[in-house]
Amino acid sequence: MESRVCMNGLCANSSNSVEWKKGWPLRSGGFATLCDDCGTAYEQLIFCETFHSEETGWRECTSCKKRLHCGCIASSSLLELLDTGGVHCRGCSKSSKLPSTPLEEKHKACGLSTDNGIDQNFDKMAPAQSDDNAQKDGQEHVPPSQNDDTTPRKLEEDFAGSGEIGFKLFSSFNQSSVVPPKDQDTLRDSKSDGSEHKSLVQTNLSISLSASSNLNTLPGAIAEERQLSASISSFQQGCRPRHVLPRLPNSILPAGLETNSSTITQLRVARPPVEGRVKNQLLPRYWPRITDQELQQISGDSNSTIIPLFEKVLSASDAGRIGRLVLPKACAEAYFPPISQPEGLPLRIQDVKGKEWIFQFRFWPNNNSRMYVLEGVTPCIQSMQLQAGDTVTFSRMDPEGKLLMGFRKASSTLSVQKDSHYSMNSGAFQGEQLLGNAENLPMMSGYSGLLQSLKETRASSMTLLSKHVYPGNISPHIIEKNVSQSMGLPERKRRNIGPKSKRLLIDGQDSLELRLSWEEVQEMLRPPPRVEPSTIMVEDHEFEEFEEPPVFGKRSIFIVRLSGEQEQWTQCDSCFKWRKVPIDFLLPHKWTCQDNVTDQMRSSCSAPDELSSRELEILLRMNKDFTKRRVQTSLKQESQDLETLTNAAPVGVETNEPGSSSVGPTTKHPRHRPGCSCIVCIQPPSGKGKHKPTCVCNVCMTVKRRFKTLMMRKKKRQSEREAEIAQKNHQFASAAKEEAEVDSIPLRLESEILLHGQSQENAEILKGELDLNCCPGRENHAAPPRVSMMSLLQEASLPLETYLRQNGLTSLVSEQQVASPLGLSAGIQEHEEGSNEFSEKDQRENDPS
DNA sequence: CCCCTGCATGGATTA
DNA sequence: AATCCATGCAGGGGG
Repeated sequence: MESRVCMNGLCANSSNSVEWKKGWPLRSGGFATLCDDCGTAYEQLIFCETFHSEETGWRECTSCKKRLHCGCIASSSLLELLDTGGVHCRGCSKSSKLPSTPLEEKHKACGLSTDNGIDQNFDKMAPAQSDDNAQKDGQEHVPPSQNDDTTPRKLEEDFAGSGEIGFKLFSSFNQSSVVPPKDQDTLRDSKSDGSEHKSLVQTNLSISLSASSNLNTLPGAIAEERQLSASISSFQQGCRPRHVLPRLPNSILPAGLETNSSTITQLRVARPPVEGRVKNQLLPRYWPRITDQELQQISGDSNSTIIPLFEKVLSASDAGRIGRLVLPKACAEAYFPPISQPEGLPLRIQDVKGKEWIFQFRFWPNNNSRMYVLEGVTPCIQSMQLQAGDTVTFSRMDPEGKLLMGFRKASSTLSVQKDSHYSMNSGAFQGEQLLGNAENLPMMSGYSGLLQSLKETRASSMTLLSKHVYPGNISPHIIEKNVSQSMGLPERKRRNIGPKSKRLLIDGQDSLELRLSWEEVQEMLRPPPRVEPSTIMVEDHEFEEFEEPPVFGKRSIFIVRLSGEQEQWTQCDSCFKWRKVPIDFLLPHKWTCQDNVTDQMRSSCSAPDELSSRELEILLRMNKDFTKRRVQTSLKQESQDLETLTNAAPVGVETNEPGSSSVGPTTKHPRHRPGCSCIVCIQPPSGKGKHKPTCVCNVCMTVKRRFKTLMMRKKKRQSEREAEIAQKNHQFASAAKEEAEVDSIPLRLESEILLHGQSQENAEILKGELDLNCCPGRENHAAPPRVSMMSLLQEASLPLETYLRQNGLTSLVSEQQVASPLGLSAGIQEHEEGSNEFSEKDQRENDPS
């Protein structure tokens, strides 16, 4: 029994001398052990040699001939750790023995150090040895049990590809571009040397491919380990190619991007996990998408190796107050220390600002499986100002083994072409600054934040031993492209925004913009070119069916002049002048003046603008304003729907009237829809049906109180909204007056400026939306007016004058027109006024009091 | 009553 | 069909 100082750094009494109950000398010189003081299991460097044959990266059990692969997480398992230490091969029922190897012998001894070597070390602290060694020793040895934990931790095999991946990594990178000659020499030397060198190279392979071997290895490790680390680091440098991510075939690149690296800046690339063993198991959605440039920047001049591990888009519950971040199982098992008890263990992770956090890494039993979570993340999430929809990224810095946590704001993912601006006090922003905005994509990347924090750390005291180099060229597998540049939606984006995102309860403006961006994207979809649709009939409606996915069209602005003439305006991608195009013209995603075949006068970029700058300014401002209103309206509508339903349930109000959202969430589960038959939704709501109206039980009282509170809130909001509307009226009147003084074009929006919509149908639908949404009095209706969608559409498609006249608002039209010959602002205002009036009128009709 | 913890559920996704 | 995982919720503890 050896006495050493606890070095896990997680122990409050880390300076105490603790007994290494199950000290397991590792090949690296480190030990896996359990701190007697804090009970924390931890390991130091663990490297695998045993199961890496030089050629294939795996070995066969000499007894059962089954492949034993280190560190793989596969479905089948043949190896299990014994509580007593050692390893048991299910295939041959042999057990390994405890190595009693002195440190000098460690290079020859073989702990069952695996890629996932901490598996044993963290959990079991069990000395282990391969079957191979057991075989050599000619004995089976099952050490006496010292561990109460009787749950065998499984190691899996059947992942022969892992090792192969390692070699593929080696062979597929562009050596000349990333490996200095010296390193290549080193590599050659190491390869050409004797077996010891080979084994070390092999070891190094396992290091670089290792996902978790170095986790939380803290500075202050014992001297032996440091020495070994250093020596290994030198090998890491020699084997730098092994760190290099595979360069994917150019065919994956979108057309036009293959070679033009000078014009494209860095694209955010989903990187398959460096660690081969998880590559085939980690879902692409978790692949880290750190850019080469970010990595290089993070690495900087140091010798530090940054290994992107995985990333995850935060769900509502991840970003919520509970403070639990659900970890993808595969990622947790691959990259975080193995845990055998649900309580897990504390994990140190450094955030983008350089601050170290300690999260509880644990799991819950779930459906015969496990659900891994990081607990206590709320402060960290808050400090990074993350919300649902944002992405957290996990990396590891080797050889320190330090876990790094970065982030990427959702807005940087989707609103890539927007004029986004970001919080100046954001660490990510600062990081972005440091990156020199090389991506040309507005980006809020925690990797960028990492850059800064790492630089700071570096400046302090960190010793960085090796440098991570990625190929200079882009190696996209899944490319997150600028939406407007893409002719097809990247698979990953589809996946994230699609069904998965239904669960995202996204709050906040950024996330809302994200959602609306998606809606906008939907509106920009065009039929695939050169593909003839087949027509199918579904319930007497004709649908065009395309065999190819839709493509993106260019954004345009629709306007309607006072004369009733509709116009479509779009911007040249080359000269950025605005051109008028036929109303029914389907714009390709890239459009220039040369494509303006319908207007020969302006089919060249040299042709002057048709609109004056002032007119353009007004047009765009109104356009922007309308977008903003639409966002807000949509948000209000959603919250109103939800609230209406929430309120209606306890008091038994039927909310499913025509005109109200037919797909609104239920009162039970906001994410469930009416008609949902889940066990929760089919239960009667508390207080409804079960209790009498006079019941004063806790449930009923709570419901009543909540109802009362909500009604009070509604009243308050209503009055605030009225005040706001009055203020807006004033502002718009002023603006209209001002614009009337300047030269103007006789444009008028019939009801609104239409964004993205390509057809009159869209216009009508949007009108319908506005009618539905801009109804401030609506929520006060005990029974909202019965309005069908068809009638709304009909209403919306009426000329504004007719519409207003029907609602007794003729004077408004004339006033606004007089005030604003331009008619743009008036158009929007008119509609909103109309909506308000409409609502108020309805309110009067429906609520005489 | 609020908050935390641990588990259960079921939609989404993958095999 | 199996698995993952986002989220709901019951139960317990503390203020």
